[in-house]
Amino acid sequence: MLDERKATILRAVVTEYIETAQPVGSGHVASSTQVNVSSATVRNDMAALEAEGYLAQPHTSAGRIPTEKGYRFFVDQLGGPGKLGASESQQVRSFFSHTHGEMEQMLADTSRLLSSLTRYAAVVVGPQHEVATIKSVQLVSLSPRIVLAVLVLSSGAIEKHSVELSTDTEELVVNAAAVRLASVIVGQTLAAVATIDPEISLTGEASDVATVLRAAFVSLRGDHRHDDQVFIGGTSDMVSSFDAVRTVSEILRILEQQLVVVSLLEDVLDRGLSVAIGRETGNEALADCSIVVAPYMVDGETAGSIGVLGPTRMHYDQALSAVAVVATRLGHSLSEG
Amino acid sequence: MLDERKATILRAVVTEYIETAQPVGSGHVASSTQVNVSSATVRNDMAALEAEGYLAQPHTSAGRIPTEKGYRFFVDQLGGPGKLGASESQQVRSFFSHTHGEMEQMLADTSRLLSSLTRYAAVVVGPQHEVATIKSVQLVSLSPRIVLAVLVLSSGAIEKHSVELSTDTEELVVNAAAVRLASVIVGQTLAAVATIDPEISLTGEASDVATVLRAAFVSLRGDHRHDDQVFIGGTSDMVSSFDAVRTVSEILRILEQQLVVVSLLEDVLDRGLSVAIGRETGNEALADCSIVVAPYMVDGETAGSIGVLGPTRMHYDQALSAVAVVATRLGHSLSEG
DNA sequence: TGCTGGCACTCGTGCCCTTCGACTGCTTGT
DNA sequence: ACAAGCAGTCGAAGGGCACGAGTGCCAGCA
Repeated sequence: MLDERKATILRAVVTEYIETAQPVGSGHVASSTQVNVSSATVRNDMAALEAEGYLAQPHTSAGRIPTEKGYRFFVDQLGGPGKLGASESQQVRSFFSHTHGEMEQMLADTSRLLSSLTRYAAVVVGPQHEVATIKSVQLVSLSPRIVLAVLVLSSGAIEKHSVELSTDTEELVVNAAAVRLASVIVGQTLAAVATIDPEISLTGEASDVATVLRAAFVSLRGDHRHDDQVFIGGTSDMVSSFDAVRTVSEILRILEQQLVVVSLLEDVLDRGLSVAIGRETGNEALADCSIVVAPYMVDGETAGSIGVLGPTRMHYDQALSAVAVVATRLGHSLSEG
Repeated sequence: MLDERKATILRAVVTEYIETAQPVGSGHVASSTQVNVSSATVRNDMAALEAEGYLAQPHTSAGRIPTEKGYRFFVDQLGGPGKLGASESQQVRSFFSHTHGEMEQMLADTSRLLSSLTRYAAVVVGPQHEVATIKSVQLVSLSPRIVLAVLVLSSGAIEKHSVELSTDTEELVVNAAAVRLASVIVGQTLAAVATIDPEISLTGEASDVATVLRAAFVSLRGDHRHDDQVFIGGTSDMVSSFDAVRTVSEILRILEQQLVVVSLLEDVLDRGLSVAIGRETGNEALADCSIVVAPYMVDGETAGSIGVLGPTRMHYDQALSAVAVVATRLGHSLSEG
């Protein structure tokens, strides 16, 4: 659908604009690429590209800048991620060789790695708790009326719920409740636990133990909708790509609402490595932003996703490579552990 | 040291500048305050104030803006926090009446409350783990060679350490180790645990149990220097107070380094409610920022601190009131639980 | 002595104008 | 189908000018 030469010209405009943030004129394109045609010819093609919606001009006498459609074409024809630069891939290797143990810490560090690789904001979403099974449950008395329920999930994540009791309760009673609770919910998923009717597990228990169990079930059923772990890093780097404080403020507002961020990433999760450009993100406030996302696999299953958020004029090739490499390395690293 | 009238004039300049972000001229001051003197007199005093370092002028024919010393005087003579506006104090009341259980969640929400009250960035630092005693410890096998050590502290906080074993280990062995570990460290503080010599607690244990214990001790001794919980909210609000993206980027960089933020807050922790203006923060990148901090008390002891970070031209009275009120309310709320 | 009114002076800001140059679109020639 | 040239557009940059907000200083008045 697009002339070979037009494609080359469009490519040139996009790369140049990404580099300089300045509208690109026909002269530049003619002189600086492998298109051996005069600027006049380039002009004609650029006019056509504009008519087809790939380019736009800010004002009559200025050069052209890519539209979202232009970026989209550029990204599509890029065809998958390239290779990482030497120093970057060195950085990734060294990161994953030094990395150790604690998953939470590791995900946080990964977001820092990714933002340092790309100079954009990096988002790392941890594994969903919903699918993980409960490995262990424990009730700890913090004060006579407050008990902390601590769940350990098979993913290594921890979930805590504080349970408030209406009467002072002895530790012995709490411990009895803990044993009973464990026998009912260990091995289940969190989602399954939410559907359990507490009453059936209360038969044969002393009334004070039953009271504790009832309260615990209520607490466990409570909100664990947005307890995905989200790690965001490198916002300060990304900010430098924009020139209006207004814009920056809006973007930060989005990033602060972690729910929004998570849903952004998860929308594209089943598509593998993918890019959302400008309004494709589905969020008006991100009109000047693009997102590069990839899921990562742990033990053969999609666990979570990572991504970078930058300006629409981002270095897509670098971002794609970085996200792709880090996603696979992260997955491996989490699998073997 | 400062004339009554000079003080009034200085006050007027500061409030006006905070409001408008524009240099303030003698005319404005003379006409808009309760200083019933002519602009000429004001001019003389302003010249004196400049000579003494309270004011500065950007260029010869412009008005004056406050220096750090000027803000400092302004804040000092403010003498403690005022009362909160009606709608704000309503917001605080409703927040703390609806609040419930989970401390971590509550601290995060508090940072949102504080930023929404002040329109600046809010920082909430959770209680130090170092002083809390260990309420319970549990070892959970995630895989044959990976064990998760889960500590519950008296503060209600949870700490997890993953322990990697060099050989596959049965759950029975892990459980035995857990019992032994609990008998040694429950009731201690984390700091105390770090000083325990593992070997003395190994006597009489089977060698495989001893191996697990040794690994667990190493893991527990490991880094829990920066596991203070820090919650930062409202950066997007604060950003709007600045006009250079450059500045914004630097400030965000600081906020991303949570260690720096924590030390900023803790430096002033023993001083009670206090304010650091510009370079007083001790951080060059925060030259255009001020911080208002207060500790909060739980059960009669200083637990953590909260604060807001805004531009040097912040609304100090509102910020002081908000921080003061939220700190005490937060303390109460955490104490009764 | 302390405040005021007045005056000359400084300079940044906004405005208009021009120039400049980087573009474009179109038309014509090969 | 491409190249070359040309006229036209329009923003950015720069100079000149008037304006006005502000200042410092001085002389006069309570």
